Amino acid sequence: MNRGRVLHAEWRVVHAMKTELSGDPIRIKERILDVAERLFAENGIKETSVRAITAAADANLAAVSYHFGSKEGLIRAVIARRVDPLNVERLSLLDSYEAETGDAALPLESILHAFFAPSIHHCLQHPHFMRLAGRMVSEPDKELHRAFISHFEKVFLRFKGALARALPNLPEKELLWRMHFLLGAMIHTWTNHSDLEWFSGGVLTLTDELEVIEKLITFCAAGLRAPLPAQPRGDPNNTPPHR
Amino acid sequence: MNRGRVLHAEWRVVHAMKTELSGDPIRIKERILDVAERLFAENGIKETSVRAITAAADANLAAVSYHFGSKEGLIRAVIARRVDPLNVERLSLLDSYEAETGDAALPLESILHAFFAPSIHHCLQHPHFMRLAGRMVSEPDKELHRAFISHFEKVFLRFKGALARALPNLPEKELLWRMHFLLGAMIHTWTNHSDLEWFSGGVLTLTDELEVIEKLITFCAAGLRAPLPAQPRGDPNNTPPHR
DNA sequence: GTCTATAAACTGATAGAC
DNA sequence: GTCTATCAGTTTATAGAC
Repeated sequence: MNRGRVLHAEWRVVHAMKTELSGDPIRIKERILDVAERLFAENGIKETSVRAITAAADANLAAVSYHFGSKEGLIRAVIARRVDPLNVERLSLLDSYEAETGDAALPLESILHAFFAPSIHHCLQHPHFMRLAGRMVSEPDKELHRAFISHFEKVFLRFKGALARALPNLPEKELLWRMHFLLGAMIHTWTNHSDLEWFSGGVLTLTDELEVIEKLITFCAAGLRAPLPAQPRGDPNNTPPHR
Repeated sequence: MNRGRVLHAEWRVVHAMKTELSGDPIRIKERILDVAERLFAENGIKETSVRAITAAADANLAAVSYHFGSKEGLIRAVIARRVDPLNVERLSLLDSYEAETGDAALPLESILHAFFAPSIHHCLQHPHFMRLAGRMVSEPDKELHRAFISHFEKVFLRFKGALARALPNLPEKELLWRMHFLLGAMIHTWTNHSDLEWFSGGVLTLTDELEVIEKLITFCAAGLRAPLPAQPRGDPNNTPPHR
């Protein structure tokens, strides 16, 4: 009748012993996450099969279903593992800069440093993940895309506020466009280490984290501070084309 | 013996008549390209099956193999169809601006206009393609990625030269970094119409092409003109971290 | 928690009739 | 140039033994 249950109880003892003995019992979940992160980044999400992941992680095919429910569950876990700590870093950097400055508006460069530095740091520490993250920004699967960018909503609003205070004369619409461009510059840096070297004939590399952060801050601070275009007579909401 | 051949000859006559009569005989190739462009952009390349394309294009499954050799052949055809005309536009715009100016160095804004305007114009005319193009920049398949960016090599070098003449005091390495960021801002605009509206709470839309071009030029021109960071004593190749 | 075996569906490509 | 039929290989997910 309930012979299966008895057998299962027996097996649990055996399994506990095996777990005790083998070197990497619980780490299998982490191993799968590591391998999935790398393969998703190198070959794409859709083009990476669960089979390839479990094989490379020295796990069984069924392990993904067991630990993450499905392939999509694994994808979400891969992202959540790194993206939240990264945003916590950003916010706490901004917090500490604001604490230093007191009531005065924060210099643009400090805000940008708090925003850029953690992700550029991650580009060297977890290059696979940042490539994947960059690709998630233009991910065609709407559910997955939404799930990804929803992690950034709070950070975006916080930094938008800080930038608005540092640039009191910049209209909101103008600020939003400039933040859009700034995000593009940053995200492109996440993904495109390879083109960087190819286009530049080997002049540029993403090896010196502090250098990249400084270049990015210089470029974007200047872009944010760009003078407003002269308003055309008549329609203050419209801007004239170039020449 | 060669009865098949005779039958084939007979069929050719029938087919020619059918082709004459039906409204869209040769256009099937174009229809497949149109549908593939849209589906690749909306759902991704790997996630779009040849079956889905031919069904939506009202063509037979075998049509892709016949006209493009393989799915990869179709992908390359989708890209080549639009990317080359776009780059021709860029170069001829730059040509015409240089002809106007004569020997004097071109204003930064004119160079950027020649570079940005055609692709932003395409964002409204062929939004599907530009989304796809933006995703090709971080395409994981190396062959496909190379095939894509190779279309831009000539354009890149031409504009790099123009920018170097307009910014004679900017070291090459600095110029290359700034071009990298500028590319990021542009490409992010290709792909992310949706996030734009989401993040901005509906304030930003990609409906006024001239507005976007102007914003992009203003931001990037200021970034390119940013003063060089003070050189640290000792190592002139290294730059100090922020604060 | 791990494994094998297998289901059920889908993929790109092609041979051969018309 | 178009079509049907089919091959051979994938894919994710799961049932059931251990």
